[in-house]
Amino acid sequence: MSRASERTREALIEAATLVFAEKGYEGGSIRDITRKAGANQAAVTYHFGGKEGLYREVLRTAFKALKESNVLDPDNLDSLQATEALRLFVRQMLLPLLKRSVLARYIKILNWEILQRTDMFQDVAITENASLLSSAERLARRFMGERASEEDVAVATLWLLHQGFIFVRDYEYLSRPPHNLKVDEAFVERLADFLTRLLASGLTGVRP
Amino acid sequence: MSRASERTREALIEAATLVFAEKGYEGGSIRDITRKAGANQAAVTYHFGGKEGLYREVLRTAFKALKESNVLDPDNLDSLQATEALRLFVRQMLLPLLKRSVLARYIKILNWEILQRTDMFQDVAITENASLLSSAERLARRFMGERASEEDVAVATLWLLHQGFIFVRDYEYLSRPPHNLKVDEAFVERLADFLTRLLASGLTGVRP
DNA sequence: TTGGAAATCATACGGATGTTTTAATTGAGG
DNA sequence: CCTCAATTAAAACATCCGTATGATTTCCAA
Repeated sequence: MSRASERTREALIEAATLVFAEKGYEGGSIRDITRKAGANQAAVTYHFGGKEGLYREVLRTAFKALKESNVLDPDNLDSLQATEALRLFVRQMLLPLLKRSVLARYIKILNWEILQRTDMFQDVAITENASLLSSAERLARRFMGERASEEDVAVATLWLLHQGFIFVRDYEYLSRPPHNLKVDEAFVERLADFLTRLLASGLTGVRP
Repeated sequence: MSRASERTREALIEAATLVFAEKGYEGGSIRDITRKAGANQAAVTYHFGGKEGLYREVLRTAFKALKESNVLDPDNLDSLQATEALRLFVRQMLLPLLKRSVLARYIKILNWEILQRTDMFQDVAITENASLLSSAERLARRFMGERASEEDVAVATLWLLHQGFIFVRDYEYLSRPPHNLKVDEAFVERLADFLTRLLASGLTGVRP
């Protein structure tokens, strides 16, 4: 594989990350991606076997990056005080609100997967051992205590996973009338705080 | 308008309700709908002026039915004790988990609108005076008290709206390994209970 | 019974999508 | 320098979509 070939390969992945983050898997088109990457349509089939293969590669990259970012690493979260870990988790999920981070795009893709799960996601999530889920589950367990039933933990985990995504998806709704919220760093900080207290109180409060 | 004509019109609306509930507005195709309704493709344009018109009619029907069922009626919720109102709200939003009810399909469509808001939804929501949002906002306010800031209320309202939808969307995820939850009436009842306590505790707990 | 509007029908249209084909170009090893 | 496989390129292909068209049938009032 030559240098130039490697370059188009990476350009495709980068462009695809952008497009898939913005429009989701189904909504993102090959034509759009290849135009952004300055590559030919056929290059996708050639390098990745098709749209699915390209997306799979994007997912792989995303999981790897999130894992290496350490923020969502379950062991890392375990070492923190429960509420602090929860706050970190929440803040990470709110990152796309501030568009700067590279990770934001990956989390946006994960959010799309919450909307409409693809087959590829299941595969990659298993092979790459997505720590997101296990982080959420461990967090839920810590707040709910040992005596919580498996059903309750499953429900709470699923619940926890969605809490950040809500605001990422609807941040435009918040920033328009009638709410007119200014979505800046200060807001995200306040929101993370708000959510952390809300979630912590919600998770611990459910015990009879 | 003849009797037979009325029948195809209603068959189209019914089929469209089914399809849109399952695949959303964009994902639901005219060909699929007309096949299910036993009607011709052109019938959609003839009776409703196009896909948008058909969807608008489905939304109108949905809002009317939900209103009559008291789920979206804020005044009705106001007349109940706060936690009871919250429980009712939550239970109705979980309806799609039990496939029996007709309302279940309508709520599924509302859930799609949470994911990807259509222009039609805005229009119909206003003209039909559908107050899902205002129901949620009033609920949030009751739990958070008078001293909560507008920002907090806006955030909490948006948050509340999503709580039921999470589980409807990931129904399949819960019922498959590793969780294997049996999603029956008893489960929905437990889930509604769980969520109600969780939300109530979360919403009240945020006050400093 | 019949004329004309209402309703249905099969089918075509224009545009989008992902994929395939076939030819040209590139670039490294002999 | 030449060769040949790897890579890129442009265009065609097959399939979906929502809509439009024009012919045909159905229906009801005159």
